[in-house]
Amino acid sequence: MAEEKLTTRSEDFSEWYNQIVLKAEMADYAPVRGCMVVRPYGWALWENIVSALDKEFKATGHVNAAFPTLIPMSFFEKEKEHVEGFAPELAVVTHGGGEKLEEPLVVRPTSETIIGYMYSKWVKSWRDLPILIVQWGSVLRWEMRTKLFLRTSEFYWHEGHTAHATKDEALEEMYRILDIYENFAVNEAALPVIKGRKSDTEKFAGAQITTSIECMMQDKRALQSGTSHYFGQNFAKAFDIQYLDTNNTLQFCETTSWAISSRIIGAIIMTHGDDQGLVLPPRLAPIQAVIVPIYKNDAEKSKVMETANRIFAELKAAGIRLKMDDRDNVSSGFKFNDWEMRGVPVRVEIGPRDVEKGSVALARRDRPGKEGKSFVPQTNLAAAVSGLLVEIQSALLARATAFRDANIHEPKDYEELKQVVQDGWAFSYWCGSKECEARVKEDTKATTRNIPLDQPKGEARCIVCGEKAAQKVYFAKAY
RNA sequence: CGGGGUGUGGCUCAGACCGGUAGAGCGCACGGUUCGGGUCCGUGAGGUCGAGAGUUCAAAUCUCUCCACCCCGACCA
Repeated sequence: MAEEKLTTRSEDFSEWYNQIVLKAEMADYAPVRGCMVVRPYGWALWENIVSALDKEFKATGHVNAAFPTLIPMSFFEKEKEHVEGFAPELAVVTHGGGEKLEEPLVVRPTSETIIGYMYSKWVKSWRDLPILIVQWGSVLRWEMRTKLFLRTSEFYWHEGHTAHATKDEALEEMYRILDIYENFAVNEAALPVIKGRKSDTEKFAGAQITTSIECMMQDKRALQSGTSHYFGQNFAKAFDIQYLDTNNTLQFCETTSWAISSRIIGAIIMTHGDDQGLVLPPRLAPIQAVIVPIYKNDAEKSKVMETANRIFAELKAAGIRLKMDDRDNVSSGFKFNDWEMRGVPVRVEIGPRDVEKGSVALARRDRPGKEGKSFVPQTNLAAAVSGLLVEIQSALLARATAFRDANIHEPKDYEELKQVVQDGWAFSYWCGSKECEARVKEDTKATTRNIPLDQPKGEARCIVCGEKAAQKVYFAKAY
């Protein structure tokens, strides 16, 4: 149950976040270092995320499958960059059944290797391609500093792994998925995101191209909210994924992989939450509306509950995800705060006065307090609530977009860049060199987030070194 | 792995300098009261004081060793 006041965002953003996660009962600390327990309310949100994405993947020809959690250590050693990238964070199983294993097994930090191994068995002919498989599950990475949802040792995700005959098809797949991610983020989670390509230093271990969607949190730090990678033939060569083309010539496949993790829940919290607690986008909220009946004696209770139950049935029939809060051991004021902490988009208050007047009070979560409360007639309430849910969904996106845009700067020189990334993002021309990128990181702790796919025409000078630059990049401090 | 900190009912902590009957608030259970923005009262359950060793008639408290967790830095979805 939610307790007293929340630490405010301005007091301590990080503490505010921790408290929301715990008080809204999204997750809790597990007895294992760096691990979390996703509680039912948090998992219900995750399930809504899963089903929205799953629907899109299936609509684009993907199928789900499951691969083992344990991967032979030797598999990791087959792709040089991959093993170098992941070696420091592997958990390794050395014993089984009381005996030392002949070969240690790695608890998967990601599944490119074992899936690559299987693909090499399955792919023989151009007719076997493409393979478009998605695995939903969890992975384990031995993280040094963890934070609920944002970075835990074990986390939940899907990982898509595809194999194609040609480079063009693989690239097309990578971008198709990035579009799905963008659509999901914007339309379901109300997260304004920027699609772009990662710099060489920021890309995935073993990838030729890594793309991402990046989102600005309310503390103005960036959060990578989804990634899609093109591997070229790197993994195909490491795992011998080959097919015979129509000319009977042996060819290596082109592969991709992509993921959105439970981290996206952290993005939703840090983008939409306020000082009252969580604010959930209606399309993903496990509970879209809560009914709070108000009464002070049994006579009032029976009258109010009769109306409340009738309204509950109407809203339920309209397909609204709904909760009746009929607890009578807590006051209604407590309930208001409690549901605000949990981020329920719409609250329907029904008291004796409403029963008399044939009205209800509707409170919208994106505008807490009196401002967001209105009295509306009971007739056609389902339509009113549905309409309000749509309105809240778009209001959240609009607010987050305005906030982001207000905090993206285009500094005129390097001095100004160093300033703006302390409390915002910089969008600047960059020559593409590792040296300039490293210098920015050294001087400011900000890194390149991504090079947006939509680039302005023309070229200019690199903000750091002044050499010719053909592309603009976002610099920001990131999670 | 470096630097800092903390371990006492479910949670937040007091008690420790100066050794002597384990405490408070919140939460929880029960009864009543209240309910249009975090009600109030009463009763009650609940603790090997992180672990081990030592000093002492006596240790939550003093000494030593160990362990765990948190915060700050280097890696990451």
